[in-house]
Amino acid sequence: MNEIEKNVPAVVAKRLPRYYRYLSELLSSGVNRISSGELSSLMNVTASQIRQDFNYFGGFGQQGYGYNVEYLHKTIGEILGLDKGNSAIVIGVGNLGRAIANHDQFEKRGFKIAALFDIDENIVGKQINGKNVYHTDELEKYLESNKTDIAILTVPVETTQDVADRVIACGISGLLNFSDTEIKTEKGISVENVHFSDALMMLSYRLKYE
Amino acid sequence: MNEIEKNVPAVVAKRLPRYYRYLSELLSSGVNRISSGELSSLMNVTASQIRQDFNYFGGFGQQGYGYNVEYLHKTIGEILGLDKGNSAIVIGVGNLGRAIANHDQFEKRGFKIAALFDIDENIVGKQINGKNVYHTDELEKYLESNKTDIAILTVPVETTQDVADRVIACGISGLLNFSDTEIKTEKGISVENVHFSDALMMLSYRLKYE
DNA sequence: TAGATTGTTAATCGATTAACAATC
DNA sequence: TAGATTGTTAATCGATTAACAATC
Repeated sequence: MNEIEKNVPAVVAKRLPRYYRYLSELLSSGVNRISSGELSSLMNVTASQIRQDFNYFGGFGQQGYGYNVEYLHKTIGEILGLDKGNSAIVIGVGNLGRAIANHDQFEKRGFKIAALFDIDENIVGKQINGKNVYHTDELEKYLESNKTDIAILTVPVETTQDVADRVIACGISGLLNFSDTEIKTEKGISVENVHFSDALMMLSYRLKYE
Repeated sequence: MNEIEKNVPAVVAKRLPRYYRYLSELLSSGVNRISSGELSSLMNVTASQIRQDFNYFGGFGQQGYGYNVEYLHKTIGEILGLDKGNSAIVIGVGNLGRAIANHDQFEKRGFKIAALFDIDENIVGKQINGKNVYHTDELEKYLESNKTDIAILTVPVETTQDVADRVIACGISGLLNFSDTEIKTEKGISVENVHFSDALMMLSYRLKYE
């Protein structure tokens, strides 16, 4: 691990995907140079924070000029590990799993969804967006012979912990969890949660007080 | 607006859904009393933070006893506005919109998904999970006669801003956005974003450095 | 060179943690 | 009453903002 990057505060790291998103948009609108001041009014954060954030990684800019959008975009992508070509599987092919399998945004960010798993015999053996659907019983066998970085879990709440334990036992250390529950793990396993109903609850709260 | 609640820091408010989720689980496992210390080891936060957080709302506990789970759960639910029975519509009935329409977790949290909208003539007029699918052209007409608190947007990136503008023009002030972009709004409009690919990028980052 | 804008230090602000008196 | 645990103040820690010298 890079000496510099390991000291990045979590709060800074969490802002990186948003920077990356804005830089992608700038890039496709043909902007090739931006100052922290311009980016700041675009993103509604302070220019000071932007410069401070970027400096955790050594600074990407040039005095008097600003930042080169293409370089900045590429570099933040690398910091996020998007150039590694992470491979993923989706477990649980309900509507949500299907939506993810069809979500081409993921491939645009360098993730490859290599296979899908479900217990429903009606879809096992079929293909979705060109990806094979295997029976969840085959998980261990599949992972043994296919290097996989990330398991995306879109299974029912009740089976989430069990499925998580199984893929972790096979050596997977990154989980993207869509169930409305939290997964208990040992240290060294990274879990990111996407809790739909948390977002809805926050919205309800903000509607009340804003 | 309550004098106390309006000064709650955003960082505290953002923790409320998680508390609510844990309290729901405790409630259904029949636990009816819990101390900040117990909750702290369960949730992996400090007991001090828990007590501090709860105190922004006046304090719900009793010295020497702890907190009554049912009361705490109910009260945080009220603070979040879950007792208001927020009504919602879903715009965009792709796989993701379908997943949301079938996601009964939402109703459990007091949200009522009242109608769905899409432009695909093949599904307009049908029902999904008992909810009518209308043509998106009918949005304004529907909103005129049906009080709606929240619009859930699961439309393609390109049309997101346009659809948002339309529902805001009809008086909706709460948006739950699933598109991989950000919506520009005037003050007074609450937007919560669920960015799948941000979560995936963070996971990639954490895999790299943890 | 003059102007612009970064990189970086210092000042401020806010959030978290520690500690303990109040009280059930 | 004694023990437990909250509510709350004070101390610490960390994050954000301001400011400006360095430099392209």
